[in-house]
Amino acid sequence: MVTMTEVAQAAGVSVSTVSHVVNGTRLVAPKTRERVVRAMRVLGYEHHPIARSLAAGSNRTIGLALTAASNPYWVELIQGIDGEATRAGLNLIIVDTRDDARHESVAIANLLAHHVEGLVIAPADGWRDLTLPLLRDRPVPYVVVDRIDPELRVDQVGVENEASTAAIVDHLISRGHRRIGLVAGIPGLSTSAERLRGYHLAHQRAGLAVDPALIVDGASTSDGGRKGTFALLDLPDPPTAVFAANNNMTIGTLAALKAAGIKVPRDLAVAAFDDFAWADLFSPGLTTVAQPSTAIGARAVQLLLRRMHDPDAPPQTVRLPAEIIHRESCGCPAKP
Amino acid sequence: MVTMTEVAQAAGVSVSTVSHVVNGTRLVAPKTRERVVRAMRVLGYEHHPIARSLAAGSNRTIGLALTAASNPYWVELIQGIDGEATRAGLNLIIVDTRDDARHESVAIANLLAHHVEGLVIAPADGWRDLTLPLLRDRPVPYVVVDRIDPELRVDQVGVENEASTAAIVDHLISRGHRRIGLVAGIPGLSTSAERLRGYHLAHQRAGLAVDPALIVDGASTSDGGRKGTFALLDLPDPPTAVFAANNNMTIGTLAALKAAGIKVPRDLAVAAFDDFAWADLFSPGLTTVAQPSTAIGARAVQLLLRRMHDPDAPPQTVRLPAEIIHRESCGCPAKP
DNA sequence: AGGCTTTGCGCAAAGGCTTGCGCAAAGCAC
DNA sequence: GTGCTTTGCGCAAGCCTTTGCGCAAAGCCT
Repeated sequence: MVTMTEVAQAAGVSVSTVSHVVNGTRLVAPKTRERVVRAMRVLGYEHHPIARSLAAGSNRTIGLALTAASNPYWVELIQGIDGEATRAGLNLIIVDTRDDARHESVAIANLLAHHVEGLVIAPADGWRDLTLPLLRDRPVPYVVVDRIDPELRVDQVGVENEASTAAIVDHLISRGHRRIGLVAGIPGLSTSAERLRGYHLAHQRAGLAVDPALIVDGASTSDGGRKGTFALLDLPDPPTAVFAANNNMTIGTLAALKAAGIKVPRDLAVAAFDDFAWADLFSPGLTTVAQPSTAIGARAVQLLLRRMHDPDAPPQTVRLPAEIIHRESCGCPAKP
Repeated sequence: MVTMTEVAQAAGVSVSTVSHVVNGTRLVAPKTRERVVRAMRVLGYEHHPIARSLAAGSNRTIGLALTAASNPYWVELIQGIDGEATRAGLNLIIVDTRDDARHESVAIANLLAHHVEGLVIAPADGWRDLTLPLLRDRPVPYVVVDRIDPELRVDQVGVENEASTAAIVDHLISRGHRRIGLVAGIPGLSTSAERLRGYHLAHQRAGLAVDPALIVDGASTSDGGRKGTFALLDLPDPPTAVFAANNNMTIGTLAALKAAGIKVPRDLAVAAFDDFAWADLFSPGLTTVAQPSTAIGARAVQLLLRRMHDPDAPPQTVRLPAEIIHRESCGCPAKP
């Protein structure tokens, strides 16, 4: 391995000069710099980030903690975060929380042990008791993505769950539906609560009462969605439309409808939160709420950078708008 | 921050003893150890992995280079890799190659600059010219996943593309199909070539000639799959069955069929490489080849560990079997 | 009791880089 | 030509651990 010392010797300067050339930390006379650069090239010098981290007390690394569950949403979020981090010259380390607060807290402890300079977290249910204390104890800045907690005074980025859910339920109501089933996510997640509020809001705006029987727990999973949907179908007075509150539950819902031999949208209208690559190919095409996942990730890093730079800035909660993609499952005619 | 030195002072021992207690590197008398442990707890000592890396000349980190394109296959692969790496006490850094050899080479240079101790790579088309030279120059061990190159004497892990493709084409032939379209992936990828060989192999075994017009380029993307499928439908003598050689192209193929108003499997049978979470819900259910993605990732790390431990071990190519999941799109009757 | 092996620890160098401080040379104004 | 300000660099301490070497104490043998 080629060290700065060797480069310095070859160039006939001191290591500090080499360091300053490498980092642009201070003025170096053009010809001196040239000699150093040449020596680096000739010797094949490569910077040693570990040593730099130790010496500079900084490692330009941020951590990302989320569930690695197979969900396209996370892929795009990671892309957004990675892209923005790279742009800022930050490295990214990803750990899997398995969407479990226990695992989450050890994963994050791990990240902290690696002295990351910032964190992006998609917290699991129960994180306030297990994970949050870890963070509160130290000066490491962090931002929360996806699961926004309005009671927390921290930087957060997510999607407009309530407004977009309300909008899509509005749409179903406007098409004449009066009994709209909701397959809701894990109660402990703020996203679930917000989407539920959106559901209520739309009813309220339309002057409709909400029948609690129409709200079933889908546990945020495909299987939960399937079971919840069956429960809806078994009601004495079943819904004429169903809204599945995330992509996994949507899969379960569709599976249940298929199994029950129900035709969409003839027998039942369907709409869902989270878009799919294949939403188009379904017959009928699925009407969905598409999140700007990549943008959410990018924004999270921007907030993190701001906080790393200015630890005392007021906490900021950013809500990005979702896009409603009208296809045919809601009962609308197909568009060319 | 609490350093070893402080712990050592508090415990009345030297830093070396603290280090040995922390790492279990040598015998420490029980009561001495006890004093040290207590001091660590009292002071809230935390290990400093960066300093350790520098001192030990090792950072227990491996790199993963693949495309972060939104493909569920990668998610599961990453899970497999991460799980196995964690088990081995290794950290994982992921970089995005964008499936482009140019980007790949800079991404990997980046990883190398971080002095990772091993690499897992899902190489992009053209990597032999751009990326491989980077690796050849240095002693860093690496293993290739997914895209196996038989001419390379390196550790590789992938799926049995040829055999499983042949098996599924066999199946289509056995159901009476004589003109089977193939929507093939990027020609530069070995997976594409192998799946193509499997297609040929099945024909050969059945004593059928392959009509080259039935093989279209789907560019491994959804859009390419759509175009390729349209090309097949436009043939004077169109196929009676289509095999799409990866998940993205399958989406394109299904979109094309939907647009053309073709009923599956009545008008055309369909089978595809890569399983989907939603393959079941399609009407008809999609018959697919499911890869053991997680297992592939885990195996890759195992090979890597072996090579890190024994750099001169003979290179090994591992092929994991795929599972064919029979649903109805191939024309088989639905199973309960 | 004297010599020899264990057992347990400390010392100090090493690892590669950053950076505050201070010195020298160059540039400038008068 | 003198004195002052820039500009350019080097010195060396410091970041926190790891680890080879060697010393001392304790235990064993005869």
